[in-house]
Amino acid sequence: MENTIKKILALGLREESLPKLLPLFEKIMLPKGHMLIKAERLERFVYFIEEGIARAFCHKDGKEITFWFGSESDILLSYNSLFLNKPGYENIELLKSSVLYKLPHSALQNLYGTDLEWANWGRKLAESELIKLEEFFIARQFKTAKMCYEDFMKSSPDILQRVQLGHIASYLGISQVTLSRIRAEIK
Amino acid sequence: MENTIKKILALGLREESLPKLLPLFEKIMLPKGHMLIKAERLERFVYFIEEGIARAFCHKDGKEITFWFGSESDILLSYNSLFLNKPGYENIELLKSSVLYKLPHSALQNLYGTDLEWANWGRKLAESELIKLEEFFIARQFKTAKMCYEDFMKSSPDILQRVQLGHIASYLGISQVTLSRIRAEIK
DNA sequence: GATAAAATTTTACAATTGTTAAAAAAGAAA
DNA sequence: TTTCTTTTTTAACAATTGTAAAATTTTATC
Repeated sequence: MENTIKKILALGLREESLPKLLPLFEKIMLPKGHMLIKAERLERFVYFIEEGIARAFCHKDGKEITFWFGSESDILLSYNSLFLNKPGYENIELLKSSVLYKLPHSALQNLYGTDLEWANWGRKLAESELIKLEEFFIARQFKTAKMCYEDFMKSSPDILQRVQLGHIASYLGISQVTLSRIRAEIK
Repeated sequence: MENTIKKILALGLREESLPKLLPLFEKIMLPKGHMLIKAERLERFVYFIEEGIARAFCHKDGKEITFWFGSESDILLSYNSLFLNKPGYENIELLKSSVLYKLPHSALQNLYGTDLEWANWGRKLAESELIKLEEFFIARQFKTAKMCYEDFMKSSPDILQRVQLGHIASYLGISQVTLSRIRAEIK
């Protein structure tokens, strides 16, 4: 569970605190296409991606919008379910067959309520995601579709390789036709 | 300090825990146009807006991008400074003369490191901002400029009234000319 | 109230992007 | 391989949006 532990420690936890959580993990392997999390349902688990790739999407005005990609060392969860205990808008599907570590919300929430170090770990998790999202949001303001794609090529070359282009276009907020045009032009 | 306390309690703090923080607040009044936080500097304070309105902006490719508005009951801070202890990209200016409560980062950080309830308060602060930003981000994917403006009218009518249109156009990621066209059309 | 400064709207034109539909290419299954 | 399905690209056209510059309106200052 190398990638999973790397992720946990990167958020500033001391190694000595790991044993409080690790025994609660369940290792699971799931095939490509599996829907891990579905919208409008209260989800009861978070998943650490040990190996594999996933995307989160929701439905808006009949369209499917991809708003997140995760791969090795990322955590996969429904914000609404974990943070607010209510059903969310998130659908999360595996794009490749994957190895995950599964953890009940209740395990995290118990630690948050009783252990100062884990409460601060949870704080740093949310803070780091917040900064990442804000930077992505700002980076995209006033960019042309071409610039957005070039940024994506630089920041996420691995995802570009592993994910189909329709999902990437959706993630970038552009039509697939526009993405194709840009790719033809860049070559 | 009604609005400030309302904000703190809304994140799930028990009233009995307030005295640990309140004495450390300093009340300040500042005029319109005051730059509270400047980019490329390590900021040492967070501010609770008791009364007034502010915007955060950064510079990107020579352009000024407004990416946040805050008013009564919002907290005003540099994510990079508070979360990562490093200079940020955020500039924050007051758009009206304002009444604020000023708090040193060190006060919050001490509480996070010693008090379970406050550590969880900090976690919830980041989590709630994260959900808000993600929803805003998703809401904007594939929307026309007109839809973005209509959403903004609904969700932030007070800010629309109090902030000049150039800043709102920037926040929505559209040019001011486009915003003017939309407003002419809607009437 | 008069004047200057700042913010907003309008105009004209060019560039980017979306939509629909069809063609081509790539991948999966028999 | 051959066939079927899915994904990606291309084409044609329409709609949206940006840019630059000028005109108008609003706000601030004397």
